[in-house]
Amino acid sequence: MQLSKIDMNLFIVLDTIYSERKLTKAAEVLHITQPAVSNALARLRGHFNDELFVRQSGQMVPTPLTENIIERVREALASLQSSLNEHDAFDPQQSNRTFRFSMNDTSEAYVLPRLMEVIESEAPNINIESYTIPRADMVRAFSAGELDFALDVPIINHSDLVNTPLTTDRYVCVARSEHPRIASTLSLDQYMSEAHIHVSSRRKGGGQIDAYLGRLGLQRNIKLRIQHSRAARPIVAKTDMLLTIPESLTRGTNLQVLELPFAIPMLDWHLYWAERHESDRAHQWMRERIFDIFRE
DNA sequence: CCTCTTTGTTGCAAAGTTGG
DNA sequence: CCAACTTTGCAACAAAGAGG
Repeated sequence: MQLSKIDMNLFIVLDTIYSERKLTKAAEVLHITQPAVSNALARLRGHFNDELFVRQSGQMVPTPLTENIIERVREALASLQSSLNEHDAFDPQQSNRTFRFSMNDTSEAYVLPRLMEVIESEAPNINIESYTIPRADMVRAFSAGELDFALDVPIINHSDLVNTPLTTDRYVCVARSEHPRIASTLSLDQYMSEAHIHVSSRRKGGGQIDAYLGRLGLQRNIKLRIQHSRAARPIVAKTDMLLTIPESLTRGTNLQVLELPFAIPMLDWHLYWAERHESDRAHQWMRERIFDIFRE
């Protein structure tokens, strides 16, 4: 049986008869005449090839088949109803939605403490899931509905995705304060002769820095490749290795923060979401909360 | 592309049927 | 016998097809 072959209103009638147990009462609730309900029931009986309700001591009692399907029918109706409400309102106090984010460790560390604080007070039943989705898989994940938001640099271009800038950061280099060869300034020669830590969630491939140096015909010595920038800082503190990271990540450390000896474009962080969620009130609410965090 | 016809669906009122 | 459900016939309507 194809869904297109059945009048969806019949499911509403089924649900109402189930609730009221009387066709006359169901008709009143539905604002149609009793024969219309009877007719609808007849059509439902045809579709399901089952009596669905049998008369028993003045009541229309559901058959086992009706009992088997009623819960799914009601869930489906509720789901359809909520899709209609999508444009109407979103009550953060009531919502029990789950929002899924793709973030790296840096954005998690920056966004989640502030976001969860807001959620705890304004939207107690909302859940958050965060995991890193590779860029190559991002568009697919959005269109499959596996993802609500992603935080990334403006590198993904697709007509199904919307993105907006959140913040701008600049790269700096950090070294330990007792570094034997570096103090307060950094020359290109020094930068190129020291060993580096490269942070990337990928297994291989350079970052923005390496791409830029490559254009100058240079290649730095990457001695350590790790996934998380927060893990890199203690390593810098104990070794002579250099680490090139966004300036915002250097706060609260007692490392030397050095200007890079070359000009490199600013690091822009963007928030991505699927075009079809543009007018979703829940999404709009969440976007505003994230924008708030970056306005601070 | 427009108009007319055909066909099928829906809901109504009224009449018929059924169970207690 | 009454209340409640079912059936019947009708009118309105929409969609699809036919014809100019």
